[in-house]
Amino acid sequence: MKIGQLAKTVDLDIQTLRYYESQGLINEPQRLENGYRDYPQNSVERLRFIKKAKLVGFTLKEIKDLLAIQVTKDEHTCQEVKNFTQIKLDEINQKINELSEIKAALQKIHTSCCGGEETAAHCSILQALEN
Amino acid sequence: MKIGQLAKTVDLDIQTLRYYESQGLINEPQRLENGYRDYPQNSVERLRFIKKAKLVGFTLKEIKDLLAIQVTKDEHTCQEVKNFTQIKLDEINQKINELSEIKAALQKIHTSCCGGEETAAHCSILQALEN
DNA sequence: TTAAACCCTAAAGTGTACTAGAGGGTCAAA
DNA sequence: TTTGACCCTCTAGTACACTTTAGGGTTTAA
Ligand SMILES: [Zn+2]
Ligand SMILES: [Zn+2]
Ligand SMILES: [Zn+2]
Ligand SMILES: [Zn+2]
Repeated sequence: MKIGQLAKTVDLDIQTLRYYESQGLINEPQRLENGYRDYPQNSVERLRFIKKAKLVGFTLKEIKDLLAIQVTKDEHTCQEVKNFTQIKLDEINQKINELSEIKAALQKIHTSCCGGEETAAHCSILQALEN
Repeated sequence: MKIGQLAKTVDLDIQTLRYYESQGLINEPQRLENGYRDYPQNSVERLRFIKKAKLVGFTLKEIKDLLAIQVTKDEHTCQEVKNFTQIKLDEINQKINELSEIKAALQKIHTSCCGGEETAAHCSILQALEN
């Protein structure tokens, strides 16, 4: 399968596929006589794995590690795999908490501003940021 | 006040201060005879404003705009100011929602994994990512 | 006097995940 | 035969907010 076909199948850019190859996320495919990449069928599954993992918040580097486990499942344990998702969950929770704090702080000063059309000389938002 | 003193006072890197200057977030300070930057006292407040605004989720560009309003308060309205924070609040809410969705998806596959020490050949996390 | 601590500029590097551009070769159909 | 669609490599650009490096000059205390 040539790169254009693969790109269409998995709905990714041709450049993205070459980029993933350069980052070691997919193996270098064999080449046709003219130098074109010739992907095996399982490239489709591998790329779908990558897309799913991205969707649930993994970075490309993390996905690379995850793929290393996936292709040698027998040499790894559920524990190892679950560690990945646990760490990711912790990170996501932390980000949500940080954003929630920011939101609360912003909400507070937002609510106290009158929003009127007079000059902002007395604006409570600016005052809050000044202190 | 020289840059090192200011950096210590507001707890920012010297380079960061010069970077903020290059981005127009703080005015170019006067120079001493030897060429060293000599900051006025109000730089401290200005930088604290910037730090607070960053904490509340504004980008440097947005802070620049906000500062433009702040120094010419009389020419702007509360409405304008409140618009800024409203937009920011919307963005933060959207980010939280996105993260919550990712969290839910990840949580789901995470919970279904046994986490045991046997081989990951049957791991439901990997299976979820494969399909 | 000399060493540490401080200051300067300008340019390049960092991380993330691509995206775009230059410049060129290959293939199928009209 | 020529047009258009496809493929190749290599390099650079994108956004953001710094951080680092190189190569200097200045001040202060021992
Ligand atoms: Zn008002
Ligand atoms: Zn107001
Ligand atoms: Zn298991
Ligand atoms: Zn498992």
